[in-house]
Amino acid sequence: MTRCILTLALDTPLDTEFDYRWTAADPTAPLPAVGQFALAPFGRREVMGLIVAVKADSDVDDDKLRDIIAVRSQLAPVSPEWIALCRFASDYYQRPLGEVALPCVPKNLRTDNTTALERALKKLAAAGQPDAAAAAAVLRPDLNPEQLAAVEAIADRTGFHTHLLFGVTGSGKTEVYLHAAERVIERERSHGRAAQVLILVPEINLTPQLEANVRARFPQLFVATLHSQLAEGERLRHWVAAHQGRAAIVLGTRLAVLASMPDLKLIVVDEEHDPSYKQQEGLRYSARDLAVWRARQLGLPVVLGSATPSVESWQHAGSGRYRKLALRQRAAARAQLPRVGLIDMEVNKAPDGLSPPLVAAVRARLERGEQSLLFLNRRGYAPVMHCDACGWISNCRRCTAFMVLHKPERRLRCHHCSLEMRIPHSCPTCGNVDLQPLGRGTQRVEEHLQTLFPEARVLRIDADSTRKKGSAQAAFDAVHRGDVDILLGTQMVAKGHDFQRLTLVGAINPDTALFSQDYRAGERLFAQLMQVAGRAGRAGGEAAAPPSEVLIQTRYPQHPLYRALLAHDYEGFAQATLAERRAAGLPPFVYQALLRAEARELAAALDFLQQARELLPHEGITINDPVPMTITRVAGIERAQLLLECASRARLQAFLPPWMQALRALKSRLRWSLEVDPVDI
DNA sequence: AGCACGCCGACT
DNA sequence: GTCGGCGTGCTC
Repeated sequence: MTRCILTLALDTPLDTEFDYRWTAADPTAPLPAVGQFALAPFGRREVMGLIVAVKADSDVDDDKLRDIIAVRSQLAPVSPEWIALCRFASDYYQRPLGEVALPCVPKNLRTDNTTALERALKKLAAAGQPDAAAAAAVLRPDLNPEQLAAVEAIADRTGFHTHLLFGVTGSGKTEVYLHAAERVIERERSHGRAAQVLILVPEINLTPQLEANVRARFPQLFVATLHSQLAEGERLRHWVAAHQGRAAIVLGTRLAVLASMPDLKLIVVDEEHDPSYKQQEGLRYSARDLAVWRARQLGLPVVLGSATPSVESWQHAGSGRYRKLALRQRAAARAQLPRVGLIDMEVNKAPDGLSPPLVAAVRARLERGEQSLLFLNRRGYAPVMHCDACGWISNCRRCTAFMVLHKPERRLRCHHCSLEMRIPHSCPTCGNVDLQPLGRGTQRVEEHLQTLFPEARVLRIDADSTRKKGSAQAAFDAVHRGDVDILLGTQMVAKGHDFQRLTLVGAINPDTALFSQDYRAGERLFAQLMQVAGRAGRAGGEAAAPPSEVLIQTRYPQHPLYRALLAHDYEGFAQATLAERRAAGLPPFVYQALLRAEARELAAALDFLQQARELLPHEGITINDPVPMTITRVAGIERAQLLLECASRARLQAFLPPWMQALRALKSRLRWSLEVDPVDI
């Protein structure tokens, strides 16, 4: 047969698949196969689609059918399992299949121009088959008994198991991943089979050390990296290497969970609690949850590693659904836990945000030639400007938010809609020329530190100071070289980097997260403080050196979160958090979905949600009142949401498809979207 | 989502 | 007279 119909899944929000006519250029050409990619005309554009069916004829009228432009026959089809994974994500998150399957495929594959693809293919073929045996020649650190037990539990058994690898910073989780990967690869090899390992990390540019470790450990293997910042050519080459099974290791961010890997044998999710595993726009998937699903589908082990696991994972470990592998010993002898201290801000008045004990601790580091890291999760100079005379505050005119003062740039900036203006020289309502900055951001603390320690080299790292590409890396390099005495930053400084000369970590104002509307804020704060504390604690070098110090400024020194932190007691914190969640009927004891609506008028959004609420019977599912979002207006658009809760995931999942269909049938002109397992409510 | 077509206001 | 505002409608 030289002609047939191909059904394509396309990257559009339309919930349909599209049929096309295919005719062979020459009669000996093989028929296209399900799992191959094909270029097709779509409206006025040409788009790449995934072939999900090959059939003799179509239900669509013949005059509507158009011709396929080209099939990417250079590439083997993706596996049926890969399509099934995408289909699962499509069903679970209520988005069309094409929106799942296509975005993770490199753009160069998605145009009519095949030169980039052919170049990639040639380059890979020239590299030849990598030599797995050579990996064994590389020296590696010995494992302690706990690590060894973990490696054996992960690698020496077949079938699907989810392992929660629980170990504080410095307990050697990375060694466990690498040894497990090595064992799995060698075991498969000894049976004459190929093996691939997928390692997911939260943000690849913030964890260069793990990438360096992996490459150093497997110098003879193709280590493919997949993340959004990769240049197009590299991205294509690495995607193809994974797809062909040439890349034995694929290291990537959340999008890599959808890499095509025909010989996948082990999945690792590092820092599994990290919020960046959750995609926050478009298809709002959780890469961690998909990793577990993929492992189960393929009957593989999956390792979720963290010093502060998500309470969802902790709950599963407690119930026996996940196997808990604890690393309680510090793997490196010099790695001591830092001493955590609280600074009571009721007693220690600090008009400039830095209390006398914290200032003294920084000064002591300066005198000893050691480094300090100060953590403040608020960028800018001050979160708001205020007029003492009339009470005016710097509200954004497009958002329900303040304009933040950015002093070096001499501007007010809204962090939600990026509206900017020059700092007004006088109050817009009463003309008072003495406008006051209220509160403190990193820029203001930086200024204050420079006054306090004029001789010290202070470096600020936040989204503003690292706008330029590569500037974040340059900043971290400066800290590693010892060119910085005091490092000041937002959560950007919390991840990945271990600074050898760093012996003090100070949290300037963590209390704001304690009473947040978001019930996960506490969990995030705990993880963040543990993580930022982990940046120190490895310094000193000699075992005799005094432990590093973590100082937390708080007005609530008795708060259970801080008490748990003092005792390095994640388990106690997780237990208490789970008890609260159970009592309050929150995840993981209930499953949620969130319908959001946006409109010019808030009433329109609320009306739509109210309609949605009454659309279908929903026995066993609680649909709450529609409510405006915390930041109701962003860029002039009013936003509201409707929360669905259900004790049964299956029941909620069964309700969503007919509900979505009914919602679409409303043909409402406003924008709306559904999020399954929402993270911030 | 794109990207058209389509019908009413201020400008080279 | 046209450029362009975004309402509505379609994409095999």
